[in-house]
This record gives sequence, C-alpha cells and structure tokens, in this order.
Amino acid sequence: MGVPSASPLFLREPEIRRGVELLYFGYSHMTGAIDKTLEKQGLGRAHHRALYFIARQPDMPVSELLRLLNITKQSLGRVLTDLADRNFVESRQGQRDRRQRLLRLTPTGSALETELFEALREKMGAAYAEAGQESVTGFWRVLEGLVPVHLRDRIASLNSGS
Amino acid sequence: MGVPSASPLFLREPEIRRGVELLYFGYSHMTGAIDKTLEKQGLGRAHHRALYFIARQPDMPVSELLRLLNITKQSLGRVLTDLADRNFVESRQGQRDRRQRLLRLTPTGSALETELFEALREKMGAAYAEAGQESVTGFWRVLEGLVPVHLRDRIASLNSGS
DNA sequence: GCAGATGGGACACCCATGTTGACGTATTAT
DNA sequence: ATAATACGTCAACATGGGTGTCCCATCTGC
Repeated sequence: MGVPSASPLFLREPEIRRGVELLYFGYSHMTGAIDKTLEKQGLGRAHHRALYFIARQPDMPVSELLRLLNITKQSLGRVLTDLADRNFVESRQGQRDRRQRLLRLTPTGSALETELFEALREKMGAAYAEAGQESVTGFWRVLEGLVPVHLRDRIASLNSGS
Repeated sequence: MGVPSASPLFLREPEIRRGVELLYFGYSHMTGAIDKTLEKQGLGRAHHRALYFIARQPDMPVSELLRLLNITKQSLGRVLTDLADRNFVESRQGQRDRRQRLLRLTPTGSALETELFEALREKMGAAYAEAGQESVTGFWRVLEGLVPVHLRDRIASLNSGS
C-alpha cells in the first residue's frame, strides 16, 4: 500500500472536462426547450421550477419548496404571488399544522405544466432513445453521485410520494 | 407495421421526470462547487464560463466564444472587460484576420481557472468514481443526445483542438 | 479601389431573479 | 406563558441576461 493507486483513466482531466461541458450544454439545451412557451405566458424559468415541483408533489408546503429550490423566501414569494395571481397555483391551509400553506396547481396551472413538460419530454426522450436504456441508467447514476445525499431522498420521494 | 410500437418503458413519464430532476439538481450542485472561490475573487458564474472556455481553447476569437456561450456581445463584453481589468485575460490581434481579438488567459488567469477546475474535478470525479466507468459512458451518451448537433462538433473540438 | 459585410467595442436602458435584513402574525410546541 | 416555527411582506441591492443604437477597423467581392 505504499504505492498510491493511480486514478482510473476516466478520472483524468479530459474526461472530467468532457462531463462538465456536456452537463453545461445539456442542461442549457433542456431548459431552452421551454422558453418559447414560458414567454407566451409572460413567465420565467423561476416560475416554471415552482410549477414543476408543485405538480410533482401536490399539497407541498412552502417550506418544502424552499428547501428543494434552495432560494430565499423573498425570491420564492414573488414567484408564488405571480402564479397565484395568474390562477396557476392555489394554496390551502394545512390541517395538521394550520400555519402551513399547502400548494397545488389549479386545472389551468396543471394544463400549463403539462404543456411545458411535453417540451421537456420531447428533448429528454429523444436523448434517451438515441442513447439507449443502458446509457440512461448510467446517466442517472452519475447524476445521483453529483447530488448531495440529503437531496437524493427528497428527489426519490418525488416519485414515490405523488 | 399497422400496430404502433409501444414506447419503450424508459420513455415513460416517470423516467423522463427522473432525468429532468437529476439534471437540474446535478447541474446546480456542480456549479455550486465553485461559488465560494468565485466570491473570494469578486467574480460571478458568467466570468467563470468565459474563463473556462478561454482556458480550453487559447486564442479563441470573441465571436467563437459568443457562439459557444450563446449570449449577446453586450453581456460578454461586460464580463471580458472585468476579466481583462483584473488581468485574468489578455487579447491580441489575429494575424490572419486583424479584426479579430484572440483571447487567452494570463498566468494569473490560468492559475485561477486551475483552482476553479479542481473544485469541479472533485465533484465530478467523485460522481464518476461512485458510478463507475460504464455509467460515465452512458452519462456522456445521453447528454450528447441533448446537445444540438451543431454544438456537438464544437464541443468535440475543444478536446482535440487544445 | 470602393461598397458592403464582418469583428469588435461601447453607450443607455430595461428585466428577471437572486440576495439581506427587518418586521408582523398566526400557530404550535415546550 | 413563552419560545420557536411557517408564512408573508417591505425596502434595498447585485448579477447577469436582454435590446437598440452607434462607431471604428478591417476584410472581401466586384
């Protein structure tokens, strides 16, 4: 054990840079897919993120959304006010804890989220199909490793919880 | 062929949403890794993106950087002015076309880029190591599929060209 | 050699989205 | 009763995008 083990080849600089760049451009392109639709509605990406996660987990309390998005109350407040004014999101009082406001989409909001998701599905689905199922598994695994542990549970529960 | 072939299972909504979410959180976390260092320098992420790609392709003309980053001349100009003022980036006249300004990092700029890259390498390397080489290949394949074709060549040439 | 296209820089101005800090109120927990 | 929590809201500010306009140097095609 006196000899330090060499980094595997895929941990060398070019391979890391390739990942960094593909992640940057891939992310940019995915998010770019919804810009036209958002603009038609006069909304921005911040609105979409809120819309998206509320769709994923109806009756999500504000505090949970704050933790997911990792932004301040003020920033989220602006966005939620907009979405409520435009009748995309409504909130009701929590029954277990009446201080909480549980967020959910209105039918209008749900329709918009669906439309936006279709654009994402088109991009992501094409990439999945082009790469194949095995690649998709690897894609998930690497990204999971990039996400801090405490968030992994939260993300997983988006699927099971809804 | 009269029967439409069903979508493969990995193209269904939950699998697409999983990719969308992991890509969002993974990207957030990767970029978050350099925020502290950038703040120490009084720079933002926009500065880092310019720094990064200039490091990747020394003597890159401004127009090429504009195409890569997909922002306006005005936005890039602000960033490049900052970087030049702080002696991180220098430019010289192109010899083939003297209208061009070829950008490269100064030694100081190069040292900063290296420091920032180390933070990225730590995150991305940990994710690679956790997922394994096969997963990394899949990760690349899916992301390549997300990137528009004309950009793929440009990204590929970052590796061969430097 | 000149006209038009191109590369680059700069101006003023606006918008979206993030930040901090402070404060208020309802509700829950100790 | 008091402290902590969940939420909302105010003012003020920073960053990093965008637009439109104008300018200069230089290259290219006719």
